[in-house]
Amino acid sequence: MVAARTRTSADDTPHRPRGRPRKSADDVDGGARRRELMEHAARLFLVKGYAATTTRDIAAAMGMHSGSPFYYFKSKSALLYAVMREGMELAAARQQQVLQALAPGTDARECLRVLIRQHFEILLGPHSGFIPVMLYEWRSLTAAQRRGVSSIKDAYEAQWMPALQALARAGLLQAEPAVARLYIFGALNWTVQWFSRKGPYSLDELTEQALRLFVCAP
Amino acid sequence: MVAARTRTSADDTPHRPRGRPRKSADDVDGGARRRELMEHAARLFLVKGYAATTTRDIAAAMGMHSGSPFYYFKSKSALLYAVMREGMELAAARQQQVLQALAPGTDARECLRVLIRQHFEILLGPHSGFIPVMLYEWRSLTAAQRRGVSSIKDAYEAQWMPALQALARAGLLQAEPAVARLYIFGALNWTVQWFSRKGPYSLDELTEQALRLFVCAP
DNA sequence: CCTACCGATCGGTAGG
DNA sequence: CCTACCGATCGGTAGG
Repeated sequence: MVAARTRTSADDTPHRPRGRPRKSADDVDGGARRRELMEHAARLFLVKGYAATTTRDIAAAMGMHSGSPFYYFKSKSALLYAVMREGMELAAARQQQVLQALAPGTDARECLRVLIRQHFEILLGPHSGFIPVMLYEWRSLTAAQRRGVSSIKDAYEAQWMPALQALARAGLLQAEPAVARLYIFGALNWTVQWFSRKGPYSLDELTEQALRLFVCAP
Repeated sequence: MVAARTRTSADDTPHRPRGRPRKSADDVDGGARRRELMEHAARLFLVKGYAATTTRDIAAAMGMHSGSPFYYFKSKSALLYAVMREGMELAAARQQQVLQALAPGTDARECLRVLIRQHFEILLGPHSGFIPVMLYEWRSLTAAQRRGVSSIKDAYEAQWMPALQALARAGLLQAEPAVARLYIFGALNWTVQWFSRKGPYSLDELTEQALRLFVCAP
């Protein structure tokens, strides 16, 4: 049994707001409840894996009953997709912002530093969670869902290439930029497996170490 | 229905060998059937994930009936553990071999090359499969199982440190060896996500590119 | 969102 | 290894 939730209205009107009925649950409450559901789901997907997480686990984490998540998402699969899709959209938007905030003519090494630091924020920062799920649950998506996330993901990754190519031309990056990009993303993405906020390194320090590993001293 | 398996003996003796009964199924057939089961399971675990793979999927891949895998492994979880454990034992043994085969006084860069090349063989080579499962299904193990695999895994990873420390002393590795090791394993392990034997790079070429990315030109 | 429920599936087992 | 089976669980839904 689940503890009864406090009624927000003291009278005996029904729970649903009056007026014309909503077409979907997307924007009830500005979508805040929906997002809360995604955050709990993402945390569980990361710890236990998507397939091993039940919709009942998610409902319980929300203090809901077992059928209620389906009021917000039409299926468990749609919930996973929403987590990845919105996670990737946010990551791409943030990356766009930091790149545009760079002074014109910023050198490639500094540009890569900013990209790495921002990537760590997305992966390991206080409001992270969606992208790590994407990295480790890719196989749980249907083919159509993968296409939907790939388009954003490809654009995100492509934005790293100019900096890598410039470093290669300057002789500061010894590997081919295309392969270097794959290795670098691997190294950074893997931090999800071992990074701890209680560990010896801050995200700034990790950024510095990564830069030293991949790019020759100028 | 499942196609009947060809009888290996032409007479009408029972399938089970005569003589004293076995305590376990481990060494019937020299364990060949058991290993076959592990290989099919590993392939399915990698494609679909452990939790999404049913013991019926595995049985079907073997041409067995649904209850039969439990003749060889007492549970689905024990099967996963066997895959990871034996995979890690094999990897550690192979790594030990190639290190011992090195001529005394081999320089650190060459030593790292050999370690990377061997790691690729384990991850991506023709007889691979067990270690990739370990990398992506760690969370599906119980705490006790994790300890059992960790002991071998830690020894495997520790063998990379002397080469990294020597490179750092020589000024060819700019990052701290402990962090460099984590990044390098991340970069290499991530290849499981994108490497294809039909792609443009051979394992030798990938080894060379990795070395150039991590280690400064001598 | 809750209530009450269903059909399907899953890991595992007893006995041979 | 197969046969025949069970208890538990799971994603999802109709109706309010």
